[in-house]
Amino acid sequence: MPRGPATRIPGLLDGLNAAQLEAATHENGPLLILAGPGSGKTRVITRRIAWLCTERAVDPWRILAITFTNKAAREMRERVEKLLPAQGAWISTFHAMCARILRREIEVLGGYTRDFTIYDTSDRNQLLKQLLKDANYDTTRFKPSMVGAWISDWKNGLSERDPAVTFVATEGEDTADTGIESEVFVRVRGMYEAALKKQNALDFDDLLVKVHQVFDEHPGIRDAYASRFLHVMVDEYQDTNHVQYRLTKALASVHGNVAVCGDPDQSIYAWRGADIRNILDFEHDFPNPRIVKLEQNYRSTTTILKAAQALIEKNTERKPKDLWSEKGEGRKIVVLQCADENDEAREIAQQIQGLVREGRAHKDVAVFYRVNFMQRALESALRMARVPYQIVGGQEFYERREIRDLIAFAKLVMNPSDDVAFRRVVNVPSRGIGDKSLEVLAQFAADRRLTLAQAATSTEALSSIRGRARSGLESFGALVARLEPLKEAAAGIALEQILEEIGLEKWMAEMDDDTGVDRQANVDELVTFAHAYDAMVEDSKRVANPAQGVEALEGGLRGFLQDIALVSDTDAMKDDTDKVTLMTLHSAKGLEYPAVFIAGLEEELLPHARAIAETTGSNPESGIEEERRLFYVGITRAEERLFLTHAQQRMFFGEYGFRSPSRFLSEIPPQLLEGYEPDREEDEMLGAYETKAEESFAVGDRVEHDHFGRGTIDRLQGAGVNARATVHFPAHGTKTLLLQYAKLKRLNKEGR
DNA sequence: AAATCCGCGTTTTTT
DNA sequence: ACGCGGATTT
Repeated sequence: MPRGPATRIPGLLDGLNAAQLEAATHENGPLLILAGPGSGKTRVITRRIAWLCTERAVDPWRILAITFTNKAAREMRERVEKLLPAQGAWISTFHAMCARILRREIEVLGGYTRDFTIYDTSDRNQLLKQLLKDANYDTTRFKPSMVGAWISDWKNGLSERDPAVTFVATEGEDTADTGIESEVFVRVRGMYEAALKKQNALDFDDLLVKVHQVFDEHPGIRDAYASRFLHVMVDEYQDTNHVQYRLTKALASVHGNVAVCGDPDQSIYAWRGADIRNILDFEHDFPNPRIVKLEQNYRSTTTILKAAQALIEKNTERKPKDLWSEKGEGRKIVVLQCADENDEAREIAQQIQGLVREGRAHKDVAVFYRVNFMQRALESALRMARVPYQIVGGQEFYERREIRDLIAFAKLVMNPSDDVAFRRVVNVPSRGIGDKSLEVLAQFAADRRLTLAQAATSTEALSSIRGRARSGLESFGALVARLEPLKEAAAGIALEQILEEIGLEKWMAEMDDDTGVDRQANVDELVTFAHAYDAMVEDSKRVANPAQGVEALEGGLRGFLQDIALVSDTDAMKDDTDKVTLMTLHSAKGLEYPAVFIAGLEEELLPHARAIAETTGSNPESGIEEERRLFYVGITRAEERLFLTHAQQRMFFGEYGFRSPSRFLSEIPPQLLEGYEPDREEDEMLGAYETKAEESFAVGDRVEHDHFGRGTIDRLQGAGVNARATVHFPAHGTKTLLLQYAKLKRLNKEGR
């Protein structure tokens, strides 16, 4: 045995319930853990890893655990490290794992080197836009983001199905020339794939696809990994897509020890290719698995759990499951109706202050929302109320221009063939190189199948460019050449060197526009982060033990670029600071907080309009059902307090629109809501959240309003909960009112 | 080539 | 409301 006798960990399995114990100590063969929210599955996985290592003498480095996000990976690693002194388990996301494998293996595919660049979604769209332009396609008709989404769909389905026709038919505006459109898509896809290869670049989906390809074409390599990993575990299995399923299968192909964990009710990524059949068909894909259901919830009060349960039972496409909890009833759920998004944000800030007064810490509170733009109003209200907060996701930091520029320089150092990076920074800071001369260069490059960087060093190409542009290109070429040795440098040193060479002063001065953004501070932050990264790498080298299979991190500028390409801001979230956390519902998966706010419970927001319109798939309700699961995920993050808010009006695209409460609100049993009084107010409560037949009004009717007095109806719009009337009140002017709330009384001809 | 202005679409959700 | 791309100046 490569490892010494296993050290037993006293109390490792203490406190596990029967089902958890069964899962944690399952030995060989497939294992399916169906885990309800808050049922302690992370606990099971971490204990299981520790149990295998100590009780079954499995070397940690022979364990592979896949999580959905980098943050989840980090947390799991920390929890395992607390249990186990020995290190070396691979705990990462599919993407990070694949990047790591490709760094070592990609050269067998031919044409790629280990210095490959990773293109994120915006790099991808940038490249597509360039290709579409070069091919003279109208980029408003063929939007790069749309083509990109379609290509992504194709890759995630691993070419099993070709979505060409259906995609265009559902997303495109006119279906008349669908055939032509899909032809263009296919053609652009070919150009895109060729460009990626030429540029030694992979997009996010390629990370998975190329590993699959390596495994497929080189069974020896596949077997090497599959033999190495004695146990493979995949968390959030309900959100895996087809490529990920295939990779799981390949990695488990030698030992067959695959443990997956998930909850079909929390599947919220169908839109990016997640295939819920992976978990539903697990028994078929990996025959005779042990199946363990974790149904005891340790997180939420029964009030919260009942609400979640009642809601999710409205979904038709699900397997029934019985969640229960020994926690008490706790407080009722609070529903707050607000005037608009600012009122909503203020209300949330106020409620948080109330919770803090009751003795809760800020970090015990989270606010969730459906779409990122809702973050703005919340942020400003919290700032005004002096409530400390942090925001998860939104990619904010890495989206900043100065950060992207600096990273583009670094990518160019690592991979001079990266044309997207080249275009981005060739004129940063300005060297007099404009579109015209760039086009000349690009044309030259295209004619001879060169990358832009190669063309830029050709005297022949330069001779066709005159004046300032020429000297600019020359000096840029010289700059890139000077930076070349940094390829093998530590990340922090490399970035500092780059900044020095490009002329930080001039660069900053040029970017210094009105906005007063502290770009210098952002750049400093990235450099500081790079130094911290280098330190971490040094640490990992110290504990590395190649003889036992414990590898050090890749490190250097190369490793740094790889890591930041896959890391989002979500991962930078600290939970040791006492701040309220703001995030989208999607980011909330896997987390828990004593108090949770979910904002924007309105039709067309949650469920989102796009999901309502969705008619693809066999089930016309499937879009709605995914939204319902998303809300379910949100609710089940809450331990004790749950607040749901909705606004009557909300700013959209710079205009206020009337909003009706989400249908999901009416799916929560009213007796779980605060303010519910069965005797007197039942009608009113129901009235607020259910679509009822509207009292009929007509244009010209005389009406009376509690506040505005008497008036005349000018206009009627909308129906059901969205019905509204534009009324002219002599005393207050013209108002548009939601009939559902306005309680308008119709007056007869005598004015009574 | 760079600066300024206008019009348009934009908002799901993330690795 | 805002950022981007395209058009129009300087």
